[in-house]
This record gives sequence, structure tokens and C-alpha cells, in this order.
Amino acid sequence: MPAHKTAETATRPARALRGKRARAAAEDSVPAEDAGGAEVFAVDTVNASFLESLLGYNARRASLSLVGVFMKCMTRFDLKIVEFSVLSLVGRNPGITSRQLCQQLDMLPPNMVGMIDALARRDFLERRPHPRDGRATGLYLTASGRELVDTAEPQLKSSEEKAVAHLSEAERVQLMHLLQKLYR
Amino acid sequence: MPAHKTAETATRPARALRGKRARAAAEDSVPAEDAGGAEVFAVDTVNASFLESLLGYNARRASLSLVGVFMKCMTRFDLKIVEFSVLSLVGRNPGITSRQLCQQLDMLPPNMVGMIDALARRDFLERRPHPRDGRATGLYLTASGRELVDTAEPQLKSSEEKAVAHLSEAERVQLMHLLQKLYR
DNA sequence: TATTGTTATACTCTATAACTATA
DNA sequence: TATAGTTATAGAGTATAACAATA
Repeated sequence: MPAHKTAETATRPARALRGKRARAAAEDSVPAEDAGGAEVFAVDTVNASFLESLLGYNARRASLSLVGVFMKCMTRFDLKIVEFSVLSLVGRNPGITSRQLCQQLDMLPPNMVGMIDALARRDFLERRPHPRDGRATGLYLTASGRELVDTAEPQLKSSEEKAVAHLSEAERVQLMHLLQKLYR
Repeated sequence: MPAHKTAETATRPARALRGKRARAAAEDSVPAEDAGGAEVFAVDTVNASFLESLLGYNARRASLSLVGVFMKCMTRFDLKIVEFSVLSLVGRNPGITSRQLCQQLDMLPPNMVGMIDALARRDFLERRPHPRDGRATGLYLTASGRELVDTAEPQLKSSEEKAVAHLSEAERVQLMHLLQKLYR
């Protein structure tokens, strides 16, 4: 999935989750006038009805909510989410190239280099030559990389399960299905 | 929803959407050996089964997909998504303060200042004193800001509708419900 | 000629500290 | 003492161009 990016940066999903429950309500306008005679109001409860009517807005907030759960879960391993994703992918795809990782994780090659360097320096993965392409480099988990992935994956899974425990199994299946239908 | 951020930056949702359909498949390993005698493989089809088993991963990709639709839709107005969000909120909440916008949109006050300045310079909104709090500033759409919002909102709505047209009305309602259940 | 990995670098977005005016 | 808005700045994350080695 190569191309150019968009704009949905978010390093703090926690925030989006504690937002005011500002539904379509009265706007609590308290009319008055400023010096120039223009009307001025005080907003008591924020009305976000339009944004909240968009699937995209709700998908983003739901996404940020779970991203927050993942981030918190990964702190104990001192891993960012993309770093874990790289290790998980390398674990299931020994010999994967950085180009393939970039495609899978929607990153640009120049920005992958440093991450792989860092993970290699921490002895979680290593580079070996590609069997058929002299330009490429295959990536492999080290023993401690394998140990990390095998520990982290189940913890991620169970932290997500805890986070969505208030949904029934049927709802989770349905949600997964609908989400995939949305982007596939 | 104040606090600190996380890490899900994405300026290019388009990419995530064109990703390989790498389901849990054979790993297409082509065993060989490198100079040191270690085994090397070539990965043909990427196996992303673990990531794809996470609701969070799927929610993020779905979110990025719709964010991409929104971005493209807003280019004709030369607006970023957050800029549109600000205008939409100001439109429904005349007199809203920058602090309230920050809470609603999960932004930090210092990063809101420049955006409001820019939107004011483009004559889409203006600041007026707050009727009851001398520290605060109320935000209001100008006539052209109102015109912009009234034009952009229906276009965003219909571009999303087009993007999710392959879901039935019942599915969209169900998805909206489940997403809100996830983060509220 | 095209592609992989890489360097260098610019740009955008996000975060923290500190200041002022007001509450 | 606390809060709203602001400034300045640091730090991530993302972007493009260009190069050497290989296809």
C-alpha cells in the first residue's frame, strides 16, 4: 500500500477518550454584547453532533481508544506499537525484507531504516542476505526477539480482550467483520 | 479529554488501504544458507495474521481509510481535517473557547493557537471577548466561514456515504453503535 | 532502466515550560 | 492559587531527493 500520507497524527489517544459527552443538546447560549455591539455567547456544553454523526469520526475515536490500550501494554517492553508490529511480522515471516515491512505497515523506506537499526541494536532481530536478491536484506528474530514476541503477543491480545470485555462475543465478531468490510 | 498523546501518526491513510491481502497463508519459505551457515528465506506472501486478529488493528485501518476519504474531500476547500472540525464545532457552538476546542479535538492549547490564527486570517472565524470570563476568548464563524461550513459538511457526509455504500443501512447503524460502545 | 537499502534533510505534528492577564 | 491564551522551543513522525549496489 504505497503512496503518500494524510493527517491523523495522535500520540495521545487517552485524551480523545475522556471527551465531553457533548451530544446534540441545547447550546446553552447566554447572549450578551461586546464593545462593538456584536453578540457574544458562552458555550456550556459543546455540541459535536455533526462530527459524531460521521462513521469516520467514530472509527477514529474507537481506534485511538484501542491504540491507547496497546501503547500502555507495550510500555513494559519499551516498545512502540510499530516496533512491536515489525517484530510480530518478522516473527511470522522470517526473511521478510524492509520493503515488505514498509508496504505492510504503511511506512516509507527511509523511516524504516532507523527502526530496524534500533531493534537490531537491542538484539531483537538481525539482518541476513536475501537468498535470491543481492539488493535485499532478510530480517530474522534473534532468540531474545522470539522470546519478546512470544511474551508480548498474548499480553496484547488479552489487554485488548479486557478493553472490549463489555462487548459480547457476537458483537466483537460483528465489529471485526464490519471493520474489515470497511477497508478491504 | 485532556492528557498526553500516544502514537498513531498518519499523513497517508491511502497507503494502508492498498496493503497486500496477506492473510494467514503458507509462508512461502525458500530455505537456503548464508555465508555463516545460517538459514535464509525468501518471503513471498506476508503473513499478518496476528495483527489482523486484533480489533485495534482493524479499527485503525478502517479509521485511516475513512480519514483518507475525508482528506481528499477537504482538499477542494484547502482545509485539513482538524481545521474543518474546528470550523464545524465553532459553527454549532458560537462563542466556544479554544480550551473547549482543545478538549473536544484532543489537542494541546499551544498547538491550537496557530490554527485559529490561520483560520482567522483566512476570514473563516473571528475572536470576540467572552461574556463572563475576561481570560477567555469566544470564537465565531464569519459569513464566509458559515458559507464554507454549510458547503463542506454535506459534501463530507456524502463522500462518506459513497465510501461506505457497500454496507447496508443496517450494517452502518450497527457499526456506528459498536464503535461508540468501544470508546464511550 | 528499475529496485533495495540507505543517507541527508525538510516539513509537519505533538509536547513541555514559562509568561500575562484574569478568576 | 488556578486557569485561558499565548510564546518559544523541543521532540516525534512523515516527506522527498539522491546515491551505491544489484536486478
